[in-house]
Amino acid sequence: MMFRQRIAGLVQEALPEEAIRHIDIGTIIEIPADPKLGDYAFPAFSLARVLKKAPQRIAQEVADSITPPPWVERMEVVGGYLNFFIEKSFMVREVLQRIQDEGEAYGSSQTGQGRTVVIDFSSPNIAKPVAVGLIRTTVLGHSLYRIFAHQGYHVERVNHLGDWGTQCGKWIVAYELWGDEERLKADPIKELFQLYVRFHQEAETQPELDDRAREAFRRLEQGDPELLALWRRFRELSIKEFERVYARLGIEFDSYAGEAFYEDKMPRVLEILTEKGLLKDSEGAAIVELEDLPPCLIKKSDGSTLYATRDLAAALYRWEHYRPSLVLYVVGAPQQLHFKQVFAVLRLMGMDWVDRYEHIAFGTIRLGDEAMSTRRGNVVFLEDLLDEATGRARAIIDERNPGLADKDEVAEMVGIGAVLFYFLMFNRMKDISFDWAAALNYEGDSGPYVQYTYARAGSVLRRADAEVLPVAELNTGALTEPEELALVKELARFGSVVASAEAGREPSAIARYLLELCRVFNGFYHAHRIVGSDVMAERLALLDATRTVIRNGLYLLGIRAPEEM
RNA sequence: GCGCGCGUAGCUCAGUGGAUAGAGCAUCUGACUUCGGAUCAGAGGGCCAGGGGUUCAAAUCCUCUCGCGCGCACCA
Repeated sequence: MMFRQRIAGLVQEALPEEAIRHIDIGTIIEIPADPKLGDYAFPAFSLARVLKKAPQRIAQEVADSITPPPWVERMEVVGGYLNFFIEKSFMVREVLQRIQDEGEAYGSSQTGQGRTVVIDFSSPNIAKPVAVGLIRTTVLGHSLYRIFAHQGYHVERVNHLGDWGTQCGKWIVAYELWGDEERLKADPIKELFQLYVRFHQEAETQPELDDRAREAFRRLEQGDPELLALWRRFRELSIKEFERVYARLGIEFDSYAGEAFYEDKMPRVLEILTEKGLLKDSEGAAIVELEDLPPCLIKKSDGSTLYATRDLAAALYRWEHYRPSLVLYVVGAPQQLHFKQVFAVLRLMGMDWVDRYEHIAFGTIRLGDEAMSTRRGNVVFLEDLLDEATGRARAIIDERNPGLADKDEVAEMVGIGAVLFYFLMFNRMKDISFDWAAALNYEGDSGPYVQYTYARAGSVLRRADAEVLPVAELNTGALTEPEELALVKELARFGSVVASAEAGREPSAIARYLLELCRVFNGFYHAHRIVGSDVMAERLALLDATRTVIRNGLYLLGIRAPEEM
């Protein structure tokens, strides 16, 4: 980012007014795929029409009118490109200096200064076991939290628990019919899960069970004390379970205000809707009609509320309580219509701030051919996956590094890291076929590959048994090998990667970057000796800077970086 | 039927307007008697689903078609 902007500045000054109006110089500067062509390039093609000149001529004229500053080694016009070669020792010094100075803040910007972003993520339904299907919203939301916080935002992490609604009626009915106090005491989560699955199995042949569930929820919503007590108990058991898994993943929340929290805030929503004349009766239910979208159902014909009603109340509350610049709902793609409807209703209500609300959708995790479904019992428990992952990491450690201290701790870091990385490395809209072999792959494109690179670099540092010197004391001009320069350029790019991850709400950009960075570092590592070389001090500084960037990148994904593994 | 999303190497995926389309896995061939082989170097493998269009330039934008997934009223 640092050089890109300076190059943009040079080009901008060299261009006539009319050209500048037509292009965004800041974004047009690119990095050539082949470093032999240059370090940065200005493509002049898009200006050919505006200036009515051939691109090569424009590039040449820009080149002629630029007096290259000392840090530009030379410029070259190739085709319609003006290619810039940065003076190498300057580039190395700038990048290493900046990483040394900024440390864990390297790669951040302050775009979020003074702004609040609310991120609604994870949001499991209570009385349901934590299945692998929950992991995507959980790790995406957590990574987005880290990214936005890194960019200076104040972030509120909200776990919008699914602790209200007809589903609550379902397990109340299931418990009344088949529940067993002893089993519930012995293993609450297992008992709740079995009740849940049994309800859905039996409801397929006895649809009247669904009616009973709706009736039970209606009574719960009206405050039936017995049902409320049962509800509270199930809720607490569930949260205890969730928190154990979150702790393993290193995730925390600022609020557990779930759907039940909005129970007493819905009448106001209904009032506003009525006041504005938006509420219509349809087959006994209350709806809001929308343009270009199916109507939004606000109240069931039995008078009880729905998902959308509670989301409207939540949206209102979040605006009034947090005054956010941005609200992100990290919820699966199947709910796109729901959010479109809720946002459209808010717009009709005159809530212009709804423009700040975004649904961050993501693809489905499928198991074999089917989408995972807790209802059908077709499910992999998240904890089983985490156990499998750490167990496997432990086995590899026992085999390759039996002398390691804290083996269990490191196995947890690596195993969890592998799982987190796997679920963050794909574009969020892609469906993921869950497959044990792929999720537990620790070679090639994987979290452990990145962690391994980090640990090995750390091991070199220990082996060298020398302090990493401040850049001012180094001869940065001594780093001239192509592998060294490629690594420096890769490190320089980190800030723009973080910025694009923020802009696209796409942590995978960071995961992809880390894989590339490690590949470039490993290429350097294998090509050149570090300890004992005559440029050892410079190479150690380069290695240390790489470690900083890997650590920062992993942090933004919510993954820990082990010193040894 | 309507809406949203996806379609790139055998498989899993990057690349979303620029220079010769890239990785990982799998397959094959190799690697320093000194820094960790969870690594690295190399090989083979592509009508970027298909047609039409816009542009100096298209995997990328528009349009149509095909295939797959998801959603479309009292679940969340």
